[in-house]
Amino acid sequence: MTLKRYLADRILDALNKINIKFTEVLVDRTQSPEFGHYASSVSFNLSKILKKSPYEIAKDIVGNLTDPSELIDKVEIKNGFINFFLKEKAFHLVIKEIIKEKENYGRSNEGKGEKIQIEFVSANPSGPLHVGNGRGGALGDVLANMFEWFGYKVEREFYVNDMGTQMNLLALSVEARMKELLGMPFEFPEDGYHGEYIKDIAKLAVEKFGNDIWNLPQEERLERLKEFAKDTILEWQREDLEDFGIRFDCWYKESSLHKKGLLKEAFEILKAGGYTYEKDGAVWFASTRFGDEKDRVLIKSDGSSTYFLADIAYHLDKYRRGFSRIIDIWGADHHGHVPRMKASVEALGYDPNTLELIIYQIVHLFRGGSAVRMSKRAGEMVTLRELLDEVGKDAARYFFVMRDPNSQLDFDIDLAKTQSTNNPVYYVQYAFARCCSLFKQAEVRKIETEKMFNCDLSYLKDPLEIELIITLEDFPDILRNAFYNRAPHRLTFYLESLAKSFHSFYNSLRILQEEESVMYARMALVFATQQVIKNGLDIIGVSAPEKM
RNA sequence: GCGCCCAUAGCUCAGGUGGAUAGAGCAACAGACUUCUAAUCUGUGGGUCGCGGGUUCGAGUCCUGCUGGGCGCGCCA
Repeated sequence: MTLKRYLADRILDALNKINIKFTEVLVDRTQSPEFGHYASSVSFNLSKILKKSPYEIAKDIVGNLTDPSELIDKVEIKNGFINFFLKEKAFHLVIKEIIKEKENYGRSNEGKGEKIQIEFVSANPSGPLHVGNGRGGALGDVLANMFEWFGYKVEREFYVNDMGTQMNLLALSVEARMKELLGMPFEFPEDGYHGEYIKDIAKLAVEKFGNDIWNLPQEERLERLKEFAKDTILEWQREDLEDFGIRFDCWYKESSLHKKGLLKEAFEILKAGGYTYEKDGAVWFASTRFGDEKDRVLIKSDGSSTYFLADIAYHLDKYRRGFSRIIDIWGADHHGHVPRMKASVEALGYDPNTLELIIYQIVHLFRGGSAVRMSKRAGEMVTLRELLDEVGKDAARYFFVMRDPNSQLDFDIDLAKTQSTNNPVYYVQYAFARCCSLFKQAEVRKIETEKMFNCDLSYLKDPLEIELIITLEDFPDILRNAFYNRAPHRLTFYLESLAKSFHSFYNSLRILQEEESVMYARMALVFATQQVIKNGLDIIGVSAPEKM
């Protein structure tokens, strides 16, 4: 139980005593010490309902407060707010709690083992992953971690669009580059893939297939090249993601939907529901009936199915696999698909509220203060691989999640590479390393470290110590907030403020010192800090180095 | 034209369900290492929260109308 929860419960108790039914009691940290450690503004919320002044209500509440754990030092009413000043003992409980919970501090079982799926990245197998995929990847993986921290059973999935004209274009592009390599006359396909990587694949293909492939009919040759190119690219993507710290439980191929006949099945369900109709030789889904801006084609006039129908079938399959919640993470360029996707899920007979679409805005790379130009047409995308090679996994992940997904992200490559105070990743990691270093030093000095677990914490009374503890106490709340708002960036901001609080404490107070009672108490505080930083970095998927 | 996202310090951005005096980091300036990691810390300056209305005890936050920027608006995927 957090201190905030404890205080909120005290207020609820008091309200109960005076026969007021109200459940939304908030207790927050204060801006300034003059307002105490924590404060609540319930009296304002109740003021209108009870037709009494906030001050009177606050007085009633305070008059009926109980304090079974004896944590409250004094309560003041100021401008209608209820300000709590806690005893030092209350803060010591926080440290005890962290020491007890360790790597579980901040976790919760509220997901009750519910099975959910989160699908992200899902890049086309037509080229290497680019930095935009990196943002989606980091966001999805961190959200997945958070779901796990809240007691959900999470499956990470990557959807592979291994069909359609893009795959044919890929094959044609590779074939053209092979001819080029072999000195054969060639024509590069219009709208083909221009990236250098096509030449790499062509080279591999020449080595693998030899001359025999030119004896095959073109159709068959292209089919083989398509498979080869696709598998090669998928393997690249898998390796890139692995090095980015992401491992998918499932790589789900669009082609398998066709094999299982799921498109037909999904279509039949929509048809049976009366949501389809024919027009201009095509078959349409009446998605406007579910709020979409226009109806969408399911089956083209040439009889082939659209990508959208496959996507509907895919989501049908997701639900059939028994997930109680489905999350898709899409780039901003797909936001227009949200209403139709929701519409289709509803038409299939599922609750659209169980489908969550998370959209993240685009990424701009900056180097030397100016934007890095990227052109998809010329194949000049900066790849995730290049970024990883340059700044490393930790900085890449941290930078990708440090902004609100709704905001565009300026990724400063120079800053991400900097090993200094400027770089937030190093700032946080350095705080952790410092904690570790203290314990190593303690070992050298033959200090009996275990004593800190049962020491008298009442020696922690410096404002810097209290401030650090209050920040530690915030962790479970911040995490919950970041989780429910799908806003992992709040965690990075928290970690930076925690690191700041620790560095401050470290710089002005000596931890390993002659006065043993003080030393053990401070070591316990360092231990707790180290643990919380570790927990936070774990969720973001950034390493916590013991030495830097 | 329609839809979604964004607009807060010179720069990059935080500011759950409306709450007290709007906060960080960078950059600028001034300080702190005989000490457990100076990759650190302390201090100073810096704001019409894009603009106009509205809702109310209270608005950066909610509603509405603008302005500016990004992304979409296919029988492509």
